[in-house]
Formats: sequence, structure tokens, C-alpha cells
Amino acid sequence: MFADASLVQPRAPDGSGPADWLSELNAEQRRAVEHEGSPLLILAGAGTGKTTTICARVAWLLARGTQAERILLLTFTRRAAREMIARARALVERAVPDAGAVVGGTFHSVAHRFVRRHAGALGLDPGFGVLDPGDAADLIDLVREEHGHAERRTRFPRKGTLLDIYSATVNGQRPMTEVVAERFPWLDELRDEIAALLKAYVARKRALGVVDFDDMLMYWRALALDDVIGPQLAGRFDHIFVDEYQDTNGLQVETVRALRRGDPGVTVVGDDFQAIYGFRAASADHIRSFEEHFQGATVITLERNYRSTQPILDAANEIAGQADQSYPKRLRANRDGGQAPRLVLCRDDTAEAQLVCQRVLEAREEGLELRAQAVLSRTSHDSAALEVELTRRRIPFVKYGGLRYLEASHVKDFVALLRLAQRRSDELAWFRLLQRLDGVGPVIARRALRELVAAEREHADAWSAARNHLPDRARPIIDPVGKALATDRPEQPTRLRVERLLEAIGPLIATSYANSAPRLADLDGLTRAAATAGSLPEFMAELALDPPASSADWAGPPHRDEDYLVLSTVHSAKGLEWDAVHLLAVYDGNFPACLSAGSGAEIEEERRLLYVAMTRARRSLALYVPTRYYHRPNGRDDAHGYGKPSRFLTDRVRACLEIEQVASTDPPEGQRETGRRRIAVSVDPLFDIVS
DNA sequence: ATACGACGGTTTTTT
DNA sequence: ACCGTCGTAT
Repeated sequence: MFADASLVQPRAPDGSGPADWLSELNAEQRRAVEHEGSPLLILAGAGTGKTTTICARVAWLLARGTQAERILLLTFTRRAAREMIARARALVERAVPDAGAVVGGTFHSVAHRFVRRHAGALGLDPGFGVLDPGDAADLIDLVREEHGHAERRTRFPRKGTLLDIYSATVNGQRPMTEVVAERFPWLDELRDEIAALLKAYVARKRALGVVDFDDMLMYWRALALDDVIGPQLAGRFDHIFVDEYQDTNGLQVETVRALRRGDPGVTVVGDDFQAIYGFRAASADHIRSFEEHFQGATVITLERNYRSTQPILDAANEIAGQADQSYPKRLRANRDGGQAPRLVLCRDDTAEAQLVCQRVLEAREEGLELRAQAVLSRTSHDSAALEVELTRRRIPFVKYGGLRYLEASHVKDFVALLRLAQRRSDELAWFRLLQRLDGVGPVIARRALRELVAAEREHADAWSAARNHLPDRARPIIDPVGKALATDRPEQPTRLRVERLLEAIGPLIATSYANSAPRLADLDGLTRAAATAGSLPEFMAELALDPPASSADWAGPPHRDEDYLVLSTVHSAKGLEWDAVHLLAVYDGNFPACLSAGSGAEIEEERRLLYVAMTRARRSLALYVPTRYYHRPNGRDDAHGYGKPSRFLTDRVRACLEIEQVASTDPPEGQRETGRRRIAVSVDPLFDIVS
């Protein structure tokens, strides 16, 4: 989503004005909302009404005569952008309907907007393509092969790792050697080759006229720092808000500073103890340095928690207390009562899955709908066993942070074709599509591709030259694609273009996949969305920057009335809350992840991650520790290790928890007997009451 | 020569 | 789940 907040502007303050939202705020919140004259840092602990305060401050600025379109609202994640905009809309609508739109969205989507507008000044084609991380990794892989790293004996990092190194270097604006030494020490010996490869990647992007996510921030900063364009951009806004400021990286901070150029109209909100994006070069040092970066800044701290019960906060505070914080906060609940969080020790992930299902269903029977409950985990595969069990029991769930729509193979195929419509010579797109054909592998695909490029240079009929290299049986499949591309024109309506291309790729999808019908139906949604977009390049860019989580996202709001359990990684859950929260796999090695247990800073971040997870819960919180975990996720074998509870669950923390040892589990015997094979014979689902 | 399936080893988290 | 390697089929 290109989050454009449509905020309604309240009536001008005429004495009787729209002040009722102010009366609902506590003293500190109100001080923050009505602050004037200097940059403002709001240190908002978890659940302290951060979003409420930002929205109220936006409303207050509007009421004081600031025009909505002169307010810029920056968030870090798309979910936060959505949440913020929905809340702001609801609050401001209570004032007075006089339309105006706040400019807002994630850093990357807002950057994209400005970069496209000023593409010329940056030496980019206005129709430039956007590489999502998958595309970027594929391009790196191409360069990696060209550098001959594919066949070499010495192990060479994979595309994903290379992209991580690149990203950390660019976002942190630090020498790559430092980044490698610190975060990828095992690759120290290869740093010269890695550096050469990443330089080639940068050159290739330039040559192709494409921009990756990191470039987006780089280009925006360059615009903001420019002597001519910078002041123009800065002059567009009277006030800039930055949410989750603890997760900003150096590039983002520099951009915001450049956009203010000494103007005090800036409010940032964050909590240094919820900084969990260090791996992406974010640093809580930025929030700690706010007072240096923005002259004369004021700091206001919010500690009254409106979300959780005190027993949950006691445990969370105890975790927080283990670390040194430069801005100490201790959350206080606004209401009394509540149960202690539970620490559940069970046998393994299967037992864990059984228990979670059981508790979730019990809670539902007591009236707590599924959507008010969530299951969080450190990594997205921690919930694998649970997903099996939920499916088996027919408990509907939606998973965030799992396989994304755009990562599904058939969607990638279609997106490759859309990309070819923009640029006929897109080698990666061709390479992908050609290999879908029967009897075509990397060698033949590359040969055909070489012919295509060569023929184009000679202005010959490139397509018929290339298709000669393909096996006979492949031709009827690929010919419609060639034909559709030949007749496609940029000036045609986007909807028509996309529909024709979808039709052309039909045979290819049909022959490539066993279950092609649902896959094709899946692509219809994409076509519908394209119909409402502007140009094809813009549609593609928005798709990359804000991909739908699943194909269901296109099909309107089927979830609106449905009840479903939320499964999410802790990272994706930040900023959200549920009545009941179950946190999976809280064993040492996962909290902290064994890979992050190297440096002190990494362990600190893992601790904050646990804190973030715990503070998502309103009333009920359970931490699960499967004591036995398996090395192979779906393994045929029974290789396993024994885990112990997270090192962060110290005695002091445990004193705040109710400890529950679950001896055995529901269907205990038999399931593990033959490795992890599960042969379920059950008529239970027949008797399930589907409400 | 090339494609493709089977198998074994594996550095999370997101824009 | 992905990626590289190896054996077999075409």
C-alpha cells in the first residue's frame, strides 16, 4: 500500500472547538500533544498510548491551522503505517469533516515517491524499476556466476548473505570490511572478492536503470542534502513525525535532519528498549543522540501502560531491568488485577502445538475470539508443528512473516512477464520464464537469451531467432508470450496490458504446475489490482514495496468477518497487541538465537526481542519451553538436542511467572515412535463444530 | 551435452 | 524451505 493517510481536518479552534480528544489523554501525553517550539522526542514505553499520542498531536496541529498535506508521517513497517493511518482517521473524523491528506507511509515508500518525482536529477529514467529483495538477490546471483564463484572449490557466500552484507554496509554507511569483520567474521578472508562482486552489483544496477530498497534511501538522502532540491523538499513540510525512531538507521536519520535543516517541526517517537532491527544497521544510538542531532530538543517520557495487566508488566520490567538503559522506564499498569504469565515446560514442539491449540480453543469457548489471540515466535519456522496441528484441527489462522504471495513461484513467473513488458531485454525475467519450459534448463535458456540480445542489436527479428534454440515442444507454450510482448504498448491502458499478458502466460502456468487452476485464479487478483494502478512501472514499484501478504489480500476483505488466529514472528508483531499471547520456543538457543549469542550487543537485542514479545499481551501471556528440539525440521530421523529455558528467564523473572510442568501430552504415545512420522487416523474433524 | 530428480547440509529477524 | 552435488534419463 502506498499509505496516503486521508485525514479529515478538524474545525479551526474557535473556542468550542474539537477538544474532546484532549480530555482523554493523561498529563504526559497531553504535554507531548501540545508541545511547541522545539524538536520533540517522545519516549513511549510499550503500550503507553504512543499511537494515540501521535494521532492526537496530528489532530492538534491541524486544529492549530497546519495544513494536512504539510505534515509528513514516517513509519518503519507497513503494518505500523496502516495502523497509524486507521487510528488517525478515526480520531480526526471525530472532529470535523473538512478533507485533507497527511503525507505518510514507510520510509521506503515515501522515498520512492520522491525519487520517482526527481528521477531525472538523479540520473534515473522516470520509469525505473524497483528490485525487491528477491530480485536484488537474483541479480547478485547473476553477477556471482559471472565472477565464476559458482564452480569454485572455495566456499563462497550465497546470494542472500551477500545481499545482507551489502545492505548492512549501505544502511550503516560504514566500510564493508568493518561490517564483515563484525557480523560475518567467517568471511573475512573473502572480503576482497566480496567487495569486487558488490561493486559489480552496483554497476549492474546502474546499467539496468533499476533501484533496490537500499538505493531508495540513498537517493532520497541525496535529494534531501542537495543544495537546490533539498530546501524545496524541506519547505514542503511544516512538521515531520517519525515513529519507531529506535529502529532508524544512519541514512534515515540523516535524511530527516536534512529535511528539517534546523526547523523545529519534528516529532519522533520510540522506545530504546524495543530496538530490534540492529541486524539491518538500525541503532538505538540514534534515539539516544536525538538531543545532539536536533538542537534544543525536548524529551517527554510515557510510562503509564494502558495495555497489559500488572503481573505481565512485572515480568517484562524484570527483563528490562537486566539491561542498562540510558532512558530507564518502568511500566505501570493502569488497571488492577490480572494473572501471572505462565511458563510452560513441555516435551517438544508437538506437545507445545497441542497445548497451544488446547488453550486457544478453551479461551475461545470462554468468549475470547481467535483474532484476539496470537502465537508469536522467534523465527517463522518455529511455528511449523503448530501449523500442522492447527490445520489438522481446522482452526483458521493467518501467518505473518511466512511465505509471501510474491514469493510463490507462479506469481514470480507472471511478475517476470510484466517486467518484460517494461523492458524487453530483462535477462533475469527471460531466464526465469524460459526455464519453466519443458526441456529447457540453464544452458539452453542462456543460449536463447544470447541470441535474443545479439539479434536485437542488429535490429533483426530477435524473438524468432531466439525461439530457434528452444525444443519443438516448448514453442506452442512460449509463442503466445512472445506474441503478447510484441503487441504490447506502454500507451495502452494498464488493465488491458495486464489482462493480455495474463492470458498469454496461461499455457505456461498450466503446463508448469500440477495444480494450475488455483494458481491462475490467484493471478486474477493481481490483474484487478493493476487495473486501479497508474502506470505499469508504478504498479510494479508499489507491488515491490508493499506486497500483499497473501492472495487473499487482493480478494477484498474476506477476513473482515472471519475469526482467525494470528501467527507472527516477534519482529512482525511489534506495535501490535492481543488479549492472549502465546510465545513459542523460549529456549536458550532461540532466545537468544544461538547465532546471535556471539557479541554482547547481539544478546542485548535478543533480550529486547523477548521484551517486545511479552509486552504484546493484554491479559494472558504464556511462554512455552519445549525441552527437546529436533535438528531436522521435517526430519526422517530423530536427531535432537535438549534445551533449557532462555537465559533471560532468571530467578527474578521466574518469580513473576507461574511455572507449569506438562508431563505428557494429549496424543502422547505412538507419534514419536517412528521418528517424527505422523500417521493421523482421526474422524475428529467430522464432529468439529464450525462456528 | 543437458535436464532433472534425489539427497544432504544449512547462519534468523524486514523494508 | 533453499542450495549445491551427484547419478541417471533423454
